[in-house]
Amino acid sequence: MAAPEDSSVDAIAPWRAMLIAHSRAVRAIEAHMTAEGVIALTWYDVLLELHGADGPLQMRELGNRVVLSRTRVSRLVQELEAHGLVKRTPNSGDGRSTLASITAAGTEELKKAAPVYLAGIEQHFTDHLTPSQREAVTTGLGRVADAHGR
Amino acid sequence: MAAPEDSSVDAIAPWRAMLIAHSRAVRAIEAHMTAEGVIALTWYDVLLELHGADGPLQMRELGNRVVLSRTRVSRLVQELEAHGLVKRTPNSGDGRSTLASITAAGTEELKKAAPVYLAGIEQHFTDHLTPSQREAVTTGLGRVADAHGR
DNA sequence: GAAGATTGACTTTTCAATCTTG
DNA sequence: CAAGATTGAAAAGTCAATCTTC
Repeated sequence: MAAPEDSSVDAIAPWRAMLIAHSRAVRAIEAHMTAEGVIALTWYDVLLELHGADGPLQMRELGNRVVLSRTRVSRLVQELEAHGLVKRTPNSGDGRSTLASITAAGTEELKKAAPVYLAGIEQHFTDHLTPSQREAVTTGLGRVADAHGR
Repeated sequence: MAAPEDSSVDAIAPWRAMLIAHSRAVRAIEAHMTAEGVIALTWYDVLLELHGADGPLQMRELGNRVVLSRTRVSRLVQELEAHGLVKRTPNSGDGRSTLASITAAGTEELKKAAPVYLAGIEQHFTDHLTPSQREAVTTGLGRVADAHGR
């Protein structure tokens, strides 16, 4: 427990807060989504990126946008394709890469899940923050994220 | 789906920022610790709680303090015990429960890891936040964590 | 030979059943 | 039968090859 009241506590406090808040909020939101019978969080994230992109996305690029490793994306997209929510097509410009795009069924599922996901985020996360805290979290943690480039 | 620039974006922005910052910072800190040859993050967290507690801790209580499930704690403590860093003893007061406490070797490892961990947090996380952002993250995300009781 | 992607073997984590004591 | 803890089976995720194309 880091010797009480020394300066390092100040560096640890925001970190611990994030660790715990993240873990609990993610759990709560996932449970919420499962209970409402919509797709899981990981699926949602992938579909959201594919939907937001203006066209098919290379696997590598998709991996960069979502918080997942390249291998994981590969597996996830396979799974999503098996469920008909995503389509994979060879890249005519570069034979090495694969392009992924969302299908109509995928968009359907995404639309069904979106309000549940949004409500979950608000209820389990954002609602507990004051407007100035939202701002600070967004810009501060945004800076942390950017610092790790990618 | 969250058409750009509507009010729901404000709810999502801090959430996305946390998701990405968390993922990248955890990865960076773990890599840092591995590179320096000290124990892993999960081990560290468990040892830290046991060290901070004023006496042996019930598995259930330990699970509550660390961000891990009860099953996970069970496995982790077994592993730590096998490495001699933690000791498990039956609870004389309640035959159902097990008590865990840190050993001298565990304290040793904890002390070796602490400066590396602290440096990692500062370098990969806290240093990117302004003082007021640290404060906002700590209290804001602290409120999120508390809201999910446990 | 390097980049993009996938696969197989492995580790980590969870879920549901189980065992034991209250 | 409820609470605490553990275990076995399964799922999720990662790492090191591998394959193909540039």
